[in-house]
Amino acid sequence: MSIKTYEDAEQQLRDYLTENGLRCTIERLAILRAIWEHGGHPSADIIADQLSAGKLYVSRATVYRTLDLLVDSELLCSVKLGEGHRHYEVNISQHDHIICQTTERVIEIRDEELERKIRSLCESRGFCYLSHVLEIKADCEPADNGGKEDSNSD
Amino acid sequence: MSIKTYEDAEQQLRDYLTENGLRCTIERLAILRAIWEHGGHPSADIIADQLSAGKLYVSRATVYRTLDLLVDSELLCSVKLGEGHRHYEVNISQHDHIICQTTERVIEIRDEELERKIRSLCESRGFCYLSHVLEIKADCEPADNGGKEDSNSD
DNA sequence: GTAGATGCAAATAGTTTGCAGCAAT
DNA sequence: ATTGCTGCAAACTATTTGCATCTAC
Repeated sequence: MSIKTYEDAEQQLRDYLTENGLRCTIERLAILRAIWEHGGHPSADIIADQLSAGKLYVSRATVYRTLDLLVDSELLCSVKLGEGHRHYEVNISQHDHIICQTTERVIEIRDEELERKIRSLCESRGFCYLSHVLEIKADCEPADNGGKEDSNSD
Repeated sequence: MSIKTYEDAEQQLRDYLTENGLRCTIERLAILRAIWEHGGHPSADIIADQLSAGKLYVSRATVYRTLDLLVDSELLCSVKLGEGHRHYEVNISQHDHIICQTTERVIEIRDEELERKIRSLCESRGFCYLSHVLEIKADCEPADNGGKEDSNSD
């Protein structure tokens, strides 16, 4: 379940496909690879463009169908960054996002204590925790931080 | 800035309109009221239907334009619940959501400690905190909780 | 060979926009 | 009277779907 490399991801996809009687097509592998190589939080549109720009044309319909499949197989999760359209990211482990409202830069954060707090809030209200999405809207501190650091352009 | 009653909200809207040379129309008031009375997290569509079902027909175009205006005036904020379309809620104060994946019921939570934790995570990374959106996906515990409680149907 | 996958194009859903007429100030 | 606001219809963007063709197994 812990995916570290692209090969792990591809194997997990192959397993999922086999278990479900689905086929391993070049389009599916190419889409998985494109997202993996993007590294950020691409949208369906960006993935389609990236593929077409490269070697393999894949229709938008297939991109969308494959993204759903990759989410179902838990290789990806969909994140809601801006309004209007979905973004996807590799489902390595739960993490959250800080989104700079000025530069639109997205940085990822991970914090055990926060995670525990969220789970406990959920469970104290009688729910069984599944997952969460946390987006923090912020600004690069104008005073002492010009806008670089752990950059992760989308 | 602290809105408690519909009257407060209406006054804030009137002030905002005046300050910006905009007009106070029955459509704008009706939309504000509809959202206030809904109490949950309605979508543009639900608001339009609610208004038409009632006394006043308001076109979707106007509903969307007014929702933007109400967000600009900080009377509402938009929340992303499901995929595909926006929802809006009265901007009383920061709070988060637990969304049951089985029943789609949404409950609101508010927790000071969580709030502090999120701010501090943000600031420790050199960002100036603005706001956040936290959605917890969960399930009503099947064992001891059939699916009622602090219900808040959308 | 067969069931599942793809591309295409059309359909849908949500939202935005141009414009002519309407109404708040 | 003026300028902003509304409804309508068309445009747009993101996503989904039906169907004929293609391909992995």
